[in-house]
Amino acid sequence: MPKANKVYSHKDVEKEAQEFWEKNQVFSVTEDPNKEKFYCLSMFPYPSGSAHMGHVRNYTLGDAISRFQRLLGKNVLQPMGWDAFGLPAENAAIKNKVQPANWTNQNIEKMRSQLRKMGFAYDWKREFATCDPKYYKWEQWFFIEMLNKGLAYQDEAEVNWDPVEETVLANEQVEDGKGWRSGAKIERRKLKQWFLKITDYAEEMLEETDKLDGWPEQVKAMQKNWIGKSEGMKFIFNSKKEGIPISVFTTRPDTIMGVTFLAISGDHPIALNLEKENEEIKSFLKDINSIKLSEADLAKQEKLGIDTGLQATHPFSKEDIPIWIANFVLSAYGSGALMGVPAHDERDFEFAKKYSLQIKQVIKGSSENKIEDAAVIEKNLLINSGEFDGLNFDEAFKQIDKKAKKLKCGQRQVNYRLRDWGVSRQRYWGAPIPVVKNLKGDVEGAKEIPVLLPTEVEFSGVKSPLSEMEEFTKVSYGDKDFIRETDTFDTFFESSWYYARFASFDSNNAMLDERAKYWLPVDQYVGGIEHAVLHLLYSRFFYRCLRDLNLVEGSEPFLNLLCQGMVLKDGLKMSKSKDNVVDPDEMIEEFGADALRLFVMFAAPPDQSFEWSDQGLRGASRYLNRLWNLVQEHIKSGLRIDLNFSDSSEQVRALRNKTHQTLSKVKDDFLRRHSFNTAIASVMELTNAIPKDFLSTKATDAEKSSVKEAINTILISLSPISPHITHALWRQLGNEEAIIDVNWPEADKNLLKEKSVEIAIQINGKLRGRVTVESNLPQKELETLAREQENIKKYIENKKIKKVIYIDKKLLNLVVSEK
RNA sequence: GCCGGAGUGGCGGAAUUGGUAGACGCAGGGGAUUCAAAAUCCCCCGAUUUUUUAAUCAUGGGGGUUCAAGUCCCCCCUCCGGUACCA
Repeated sequence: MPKANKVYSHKDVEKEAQEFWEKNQVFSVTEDPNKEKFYCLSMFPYPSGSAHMGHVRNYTLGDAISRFQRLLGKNVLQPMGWDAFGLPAENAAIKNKVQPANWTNQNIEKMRSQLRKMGFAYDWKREFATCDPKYYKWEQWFFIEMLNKGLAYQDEAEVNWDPVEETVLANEQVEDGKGWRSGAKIERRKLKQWFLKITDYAEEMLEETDKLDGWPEQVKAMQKNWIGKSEGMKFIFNSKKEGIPISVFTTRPDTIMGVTFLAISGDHPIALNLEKENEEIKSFLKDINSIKLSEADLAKQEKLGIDTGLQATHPFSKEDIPIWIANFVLSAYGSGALMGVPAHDERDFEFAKKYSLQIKQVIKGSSENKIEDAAVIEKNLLINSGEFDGLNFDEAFKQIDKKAKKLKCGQRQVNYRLRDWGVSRQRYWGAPIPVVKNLKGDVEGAKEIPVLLPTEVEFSGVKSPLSEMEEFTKVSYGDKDFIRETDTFDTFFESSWYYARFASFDSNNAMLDERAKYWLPVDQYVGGIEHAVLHLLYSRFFYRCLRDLNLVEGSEPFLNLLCQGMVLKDGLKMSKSKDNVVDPDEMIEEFGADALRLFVMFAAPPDQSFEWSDQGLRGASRYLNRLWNLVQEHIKSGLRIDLNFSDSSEQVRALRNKTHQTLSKVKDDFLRRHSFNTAIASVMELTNAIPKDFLSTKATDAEKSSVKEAINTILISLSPISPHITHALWRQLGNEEAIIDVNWPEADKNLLKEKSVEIAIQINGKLRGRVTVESNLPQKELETLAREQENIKKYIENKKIKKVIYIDKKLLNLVVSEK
């Protein structure tokens, strides 16, 4: 007979459970063709110092899903690693005079111990950090493969240049156009950088986005919008003086006859030519070209332009069209030039108003408004367009395309917003780009990998330490001398394939091996919504490249995606600067990992942001204590080993109803809805539903059995969320098998139905009464019962019942009117 | 600006397919236990009117569809995420 433990000590319970899992290597998995696999992955953390509540939430979600899948009998892989390259290590290095490598490794030690205390079911043997040469060697190999296939190329790209520190700054290191440390005015510079041809996969990824059934709709929408496919036409306008053709893309070819100006970007060849001879333009370009702006800043800034004085010829009308330089024209999108149609585009309208440019209406408006007051955006029939008058959008598109082709001044074109991925970073703490160039400047892939990143460096934040190190930059193959590339990879490079490496974590001979084909794709990916576009899109791109190298099967890396919301305190994101950080360690110390896990899962649905509350955590802890005491009382009442319901009462039947309803709801909430908060609420309801006298030694066998059935359900349901206490209590109940190894008990369908139900009675849709009836009572009899109710009578007296609406087992609505 | 979310009691949230708004928990009030407190247990708990019964109002704001709207449609406000070198 197991002994009852009077007091719940979370420290003892959690230590013992963790030792049990460790000793039995419960979470260490290998490929097993006889079992259904389930690969559950939470986004690995950047080792910034210590784990925060965002991590606790993310990893508890992943762990709960993993453990639930295990209950369903699957071969579950849940790994963990470290996204170890990145900017904060460099910042810390400058501030604290430590090596980025050492700082990173110390953080990893700290965070690993924190995650271990949380009791997450990780297969720790697979752990790796991306700053380990054994890892980045393979992405260097992968890059060279891409280079050989023509998927990597060099081009000029802009950076933020800090002239004082002589370094490139990240966008977040630029504050109001100034360097965050030096305070120097940041300059825009162009550097030759490496790009990956993600645009080659744009169409494929776009098409397959819709097939991602396990992804949230909003993330799919964001991905599609980011790729931004638009169908339209390219037109070529010839500039009169320069003779340089200006190519523009438009999604509204039907407005071609309404073009009253052309706008080119500040770095368009025509603009750069004019800069040399025109002081006014030179000074304008200096203003708009001096700093690199984010898309958001660009969109918010005042629209400015300058007339170049040049004209272009309209390809159809042969009229002269003025050419302007404008600060809102993106050089990176389309061709760096656009056709201005003020009558039918809001931005062009605003620009034309400001600079008093002509507004020419060519699309029929639907309102009375004058074209001088507002642009007509909607599609409609063409006017003032000569031979195209009276055509609708589709017809006009066809005819205009036909004519443009004939005149060789344009054609149909598909354009994507998505740009190729620039992977070069002028930073020290990243994976070296494995490229060398000879003395003539020709570029080729490094012959030996890994190209090791030196870990003992002079690091002050001024200049790139790598380019100062001759032992790094100078390399010779045979008798030929080369210079090494000193840029490193964007850290998204590492995170775009780490999920695959977990399968082949110890492979020394290849990037990935056959094991990757067993484990991939990831069945459930869990992480922050902030990664909805970039990280996930880059990962989808890399997965396709891996597929094309025959390293993985299928096209999508993540079958199901769960994006969790943020953890807030006092309505704000937790951060050191706001001094509202809650340290998980302190919470574990005081309340235990189980209570913390229970609270973060209970406080809000996973995809919403949730508000931290010390009181709420206390409440979770109080519930676990109550559960502990409940089990102790049940044990004292005398355990029934075999369930025996032969002399069941109404009360027993009611508890069993609740138990089986809970089983059914918890499974649905875990699997389909990912609604852990309501799963926990229903388990609490079941706990509350156990009658006090069923815990007495005098209770009948059936009563004790029903309590046992309820407690088993509570413990199994809760075991993915609070695994330690449920492990301990399961043991105390005398079970041989550990709770981690049990199979999920399916609900008994016959016990889901209740004998009686409460029906709402409405008059004209307003609630006027309730009746409790046998659940199989026919509608007619229910109606009779309802009409007899005092409160209902007064609403139907002298009235005509027009309509009766009955929703099975829920509601009866009588629609009445005056006679 | 653009793309994507969110807004429900004092608070976190529930209401799954248009069908009883407020499950579950926190805070609060009352009681039991205690010399006392903590802990624990029991009861109450959206607002207004009402002795009870009941009625009216109420899901960011304004309109609409419907027998019935937190849920669907249109317009607006506020906050949050992303916006290509933070991860």
